[in-house]
Amino acid sequence: MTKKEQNIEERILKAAEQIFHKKGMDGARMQEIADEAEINKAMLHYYFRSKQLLFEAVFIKAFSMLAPRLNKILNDESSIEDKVRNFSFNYISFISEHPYLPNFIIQELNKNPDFFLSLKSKQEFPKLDGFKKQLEEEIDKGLFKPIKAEQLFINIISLNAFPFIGESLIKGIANIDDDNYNKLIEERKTQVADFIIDAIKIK
Amino acid sequence: MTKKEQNIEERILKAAEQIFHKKGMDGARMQEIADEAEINKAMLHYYFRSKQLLFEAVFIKAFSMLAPRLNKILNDESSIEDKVRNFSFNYISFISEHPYLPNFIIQELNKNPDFFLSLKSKQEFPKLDGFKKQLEEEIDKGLFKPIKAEQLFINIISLNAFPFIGESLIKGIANIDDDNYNKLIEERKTQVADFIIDAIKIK
DNA sequence: GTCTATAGCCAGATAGAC
DNA sequence: GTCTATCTGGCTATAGAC
Repeated sequence: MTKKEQNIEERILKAAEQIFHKKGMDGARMQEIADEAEINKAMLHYYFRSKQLLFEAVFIKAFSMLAPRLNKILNDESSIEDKVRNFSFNYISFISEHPYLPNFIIQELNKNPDFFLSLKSKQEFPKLDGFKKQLEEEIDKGLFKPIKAEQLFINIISLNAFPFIGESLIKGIANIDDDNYNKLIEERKTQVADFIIDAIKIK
Repeated sequence: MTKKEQNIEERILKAAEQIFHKKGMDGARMQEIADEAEINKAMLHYYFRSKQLLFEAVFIKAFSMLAPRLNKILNDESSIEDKVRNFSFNYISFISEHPYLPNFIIQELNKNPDFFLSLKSKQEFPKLDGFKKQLEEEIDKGLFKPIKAEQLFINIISLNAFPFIGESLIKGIANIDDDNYNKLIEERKTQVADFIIDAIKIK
């Protein structure tokens, strides 16, 4: 399906995603989004009224692509070990297809924490409570070394998300080209979970 | 020493750091920097010619606050285990005092990877070569499970830097207030290294 | 609904008085 | 060196023709 055949609203949203994800609210230009969608600037305002509203549409869509994913795994019936393995594999696989997403969300959240709070009520929002309780139980059973759920959660997110956010930095310091970076990411789909499990499991 | 007593150039640089670190190149306003430095806008241009040049001064200073730190630890005479412990402790301690630094550097690097390359020649630039060789030796001695130096490096940086970059996100999901977040960060000064060592060490 | 032309604003940069 | 006033360009947004 070519651009011309999609309906305009969809084309705009797709173009806006591409530009906003890469450049953020401040860096994005309405003209650039219009060019990408192959329409003229006036149409953007006709369909979405303002840059702010277009941005919010993009942001909420981005957030709702990640939050339920995280929530589902945090609260399913599997063991902690499986949760770690499933989440890492799924997250890295998914983000490989949308590498700008984590950075986009984090940047805009940092700039506007209030907006974040308003999401908590509306969206399906990830909760740590179940995960925390389950981890404490499995630690009591002697499966894992003692670690706070918050710290483990931070570690999981860090190891999975940072490689996409700090790509330029890592590539520069470790002297890695695009191809090899992609290979490292591919390996991480399983190695991140191995690393975490090795760190906390009692053998 | 009050602002009035410092020389102007220093006052500008300090103010520019504060604004650029928080808001980045795109989000920062020259007027805001002038206000922060308690001078007028024309003076910024008198001392630094343009926003771009002022920004570059701030960026290079920021980068040179982190790079030598990393380089020093990567290439000193200590064991891998000590390197991990020293780096994590030093890095988290230092960044706690400058929490906007990692995000600032990463954002601007991602936006302008070419500029990054030009830094490689000029600045004292961190190299992974020595670390890689040393790690392979210690793995051969049976001290650690096999892991690529690049992957271990990514893990170390991720666990140390991400908590500062994704602060809003983590606070939101894990339901943590400022005070408790700072406590978690304090704990991480030693716990991050424990976590890494437990993950790779052969007992 | 779509497009062109332009209003209106804001931010970086400079001229010129002191 | 310092300051006020102003220029200039770029960007969001809209008016109005079709």
